[in-house]
Amino acid sequence: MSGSRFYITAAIDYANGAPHIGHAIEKIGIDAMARYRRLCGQAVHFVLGMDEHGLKVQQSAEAAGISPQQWVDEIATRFEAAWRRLAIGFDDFIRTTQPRHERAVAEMVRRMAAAGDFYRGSYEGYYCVGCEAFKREDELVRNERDELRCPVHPGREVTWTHEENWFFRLSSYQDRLLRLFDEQPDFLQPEGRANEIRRVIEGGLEDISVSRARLPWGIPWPGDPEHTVYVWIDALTNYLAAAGFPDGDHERLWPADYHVIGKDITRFHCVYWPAMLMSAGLPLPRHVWAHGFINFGGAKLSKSEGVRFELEELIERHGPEALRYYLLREIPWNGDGEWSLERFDERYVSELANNLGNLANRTISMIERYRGGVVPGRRQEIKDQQIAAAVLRYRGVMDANLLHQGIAAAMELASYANGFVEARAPWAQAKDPARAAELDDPLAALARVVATLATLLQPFMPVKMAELGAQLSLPDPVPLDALTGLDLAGRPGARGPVLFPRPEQEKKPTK
RNA sequence: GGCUGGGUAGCUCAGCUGGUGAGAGCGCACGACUCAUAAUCGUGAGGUCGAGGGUUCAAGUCCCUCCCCAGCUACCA
Repeated sequence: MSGSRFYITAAIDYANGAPHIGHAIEKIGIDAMARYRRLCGQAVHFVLGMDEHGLKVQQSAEAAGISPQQWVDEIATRFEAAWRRLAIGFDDFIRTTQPRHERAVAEMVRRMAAAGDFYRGSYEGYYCVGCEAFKREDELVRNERDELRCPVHPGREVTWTHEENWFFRLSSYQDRLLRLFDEQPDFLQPEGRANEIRRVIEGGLEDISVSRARLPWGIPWPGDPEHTVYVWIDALTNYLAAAGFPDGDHERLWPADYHVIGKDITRFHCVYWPAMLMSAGLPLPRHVWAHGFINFGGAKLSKSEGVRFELEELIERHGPEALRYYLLREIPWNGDGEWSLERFDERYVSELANNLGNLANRTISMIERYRGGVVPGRRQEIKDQQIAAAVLRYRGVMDANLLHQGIAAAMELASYANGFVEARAPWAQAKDPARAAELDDPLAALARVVATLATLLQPFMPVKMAELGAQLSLPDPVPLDALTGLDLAGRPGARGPVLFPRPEQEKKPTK
């Protein structure tokens, strides 16, 4: 494992609005996965980006009175700024309007064509003349006269229209896809999702249309400039493009170790995408991880609610890292979870301020007070078993990408340490000259716990944990393997600003 | 309609192939302590485990029916 490459991707976000909490939790989770792998010594390459073609982008740009390119440039800037604000440590930011991506898409189309997997077919559907585009029925509304209309152009007629375009022989990949799920049961995780997709495949696959004739904001179809590449081949190919495809050195990164996506798009990543790659003769990603969603008041967080929770407001509430912590603590990474401001506040105070922050503070304070700000050496391996057990548990669940359980394992160690302080009562030992010498052991043990916590929680709160480590003169970050024999004796220990200050009492949830 | 996952203490949730008197964290109450961010530690608080029926010596834990909630139901990314 150690030293090996680890290519992990986020789903690229559609450039049609501002980044919100739903976008954020995905990037935060992937960042935690990436940082954990780095702590394990792997050479991580983490890519995220934007999906910038398509009708909606074109329309949004028109509505704003700017060109599509200007529009996506602005959106991309906002997303990237949000990710930096949240300390997302991505290595690359790919955009589907970049030349490197267009090149990759063109090559994908050429390869799939060479495989004989495209044919001219007829796509039909509702067509809005105003939009000059096909619409799904659920995108349309009915007017007073019960006529179907596009919400953007209620005055224009919507007609059932045929269009000749390119089709991909997805149906011919059914057997190969089933074999994929047979031979690689962990291709799609968590497990339950794989069963869902398997049933979809077993139910039979239809060919999909992969080009559009009248949608100008897209990548031209190689050899048929009347068409643009439709979303599937365009968007999904970003993972290859970011690896450098079609240049030879893309094999340095590809295949990806993990595509992390929302559970709603597993079909595209676990049916369309593998089939496309098979067609193009390329290796498949090793794993796809489908995370869940945020619920609010028992229901999926809708877009309007997502916007209601203005990302910047949430960040300012307790700081960016507290938001990272709360989201990954509360929402299981392998499922859905309930979100609320009240819980955010509760967890911030009880877990970050009281349990973790106070433990760090009291520990280093005692080192300052009783040992002149120098971590003492230990005479025996006090508490090493508990630390080792916590690290082991942590690694076990983190290897399985159960981020919420990783946090839980760390916080249990913090709780344990707080109990340990009470049990040893260092202040009593300090007052008793006969016992003062014994003080080294608990103080050294506590320092090791704090150092361990700074590492275990680093994937979740990289900046705060670096600050914490610095209070014990530790490098940032301490790799997991270095934790075992870590000797802190002689290191200066000095308190810094309170890591997670308690909010003022009057700060009530703005529900 | 079909499919999937749920309905367990005020809140968020654990409870694998059925079996010690039903759990954790938070919140709450009381007590202890003082190194610390009025933090921490201990104790307690008694929830018909959605409803009804069934299988079994024994069922949140299996079967049936019903009620309720959420999500999905393929060219929207």
